[in-house]
Amino acid sequence: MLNREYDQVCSVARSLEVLGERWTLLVIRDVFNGKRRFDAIQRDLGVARNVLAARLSRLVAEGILEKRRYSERPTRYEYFLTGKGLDLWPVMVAMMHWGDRYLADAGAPLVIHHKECGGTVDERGCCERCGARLEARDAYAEPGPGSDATAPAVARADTV
Amino acid sequence: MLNREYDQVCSVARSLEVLGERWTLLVIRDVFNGKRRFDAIQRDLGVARNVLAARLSRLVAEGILEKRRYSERPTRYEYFLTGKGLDLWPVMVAMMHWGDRYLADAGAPLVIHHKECGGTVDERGCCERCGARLEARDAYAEPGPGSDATAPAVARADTV
DNA sequence: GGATGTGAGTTGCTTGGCGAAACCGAGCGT
DNA sequence: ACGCTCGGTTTCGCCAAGCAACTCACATCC
Repeated sequence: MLNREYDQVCSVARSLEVLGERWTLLVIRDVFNGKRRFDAIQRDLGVARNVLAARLSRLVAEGILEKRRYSERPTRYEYFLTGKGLDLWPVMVAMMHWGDRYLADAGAPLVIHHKECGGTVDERGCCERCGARLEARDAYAEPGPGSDATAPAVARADTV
Repeated sequence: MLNREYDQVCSVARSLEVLGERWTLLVIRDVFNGKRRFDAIQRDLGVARNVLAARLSRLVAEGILEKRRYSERPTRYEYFLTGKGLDLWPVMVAMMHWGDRYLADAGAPLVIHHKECGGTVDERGCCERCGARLEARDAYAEPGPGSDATAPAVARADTV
């Protein structure tokens, strides 16, 4: 039989069963950044449409994303993060900072700020100005020094 | 042409170019847990040997792992985390905690402790007893309530 | 009213990454 | 001399992912 799952008694392995497929974490990142619609995500990532459809429905089935209708006729949907999805924020922040540090020669493409005081957020998800321990809802992202000048600004609407 | 890279101006995407292939993060987790040799990792993960060889050499090329000879004749190697690799600790901790919370019905398979005070480590990599902000070197792992009873204990030697 | 556009997918063909298992070579134990 | 271990490489076949085209339901432009 083929060994498709990791099949390990380990929370990293179990997380990767859900999050580890190609594109999955980037889809979640896009939703964190306010991209909620199929076409917006597809254009942003350049992922094949069938693969995006598969990832989205898997994430909905896993309770990480939630589909909400925003238009009755024609029927159109948006994807939102659930509580389970929002709790991936520390994972995203940690990966982002690692990439900023080791792979972003031109500086961080995106900088995360604390909504309340405007301070930047460190790799542990804490505010560097006021020291508060933040959650996804307490923060917003802005283009940083390493951002692509031609890139559209990050959608700023709340992730929830 | 095939779209093999994510090709995005984003630190999460760039990190995933390096870390996002199947097995890569689990190889790193194993090295964090003191498994440093080809056969030990291969047995633990059940990954195909050719794939493991490819992942290890990629990680060495990226400067995340470092190959050290531990036997002259026959020539044998061990893999260690570099500073760049050790800095992935917050990522591993965050993923582990998310998996513990949402995917570990029987409790956490592994619990991370602060070496100095023995307190447990939270999802931000901070000590829950003394509040210290920890690095990979300050912590060790132990089997938790959800561990497989038959599992061998985690190798305790330092990761560096 | 015909052409064009958009949102949200599905279908079908193709390709290359991954899995399985065999093989290899240097040295070690007996 | 024979097998065993460690650290891989080789070979081969399958399936997940890529690409492009198609669908369906509406909306808008001319």
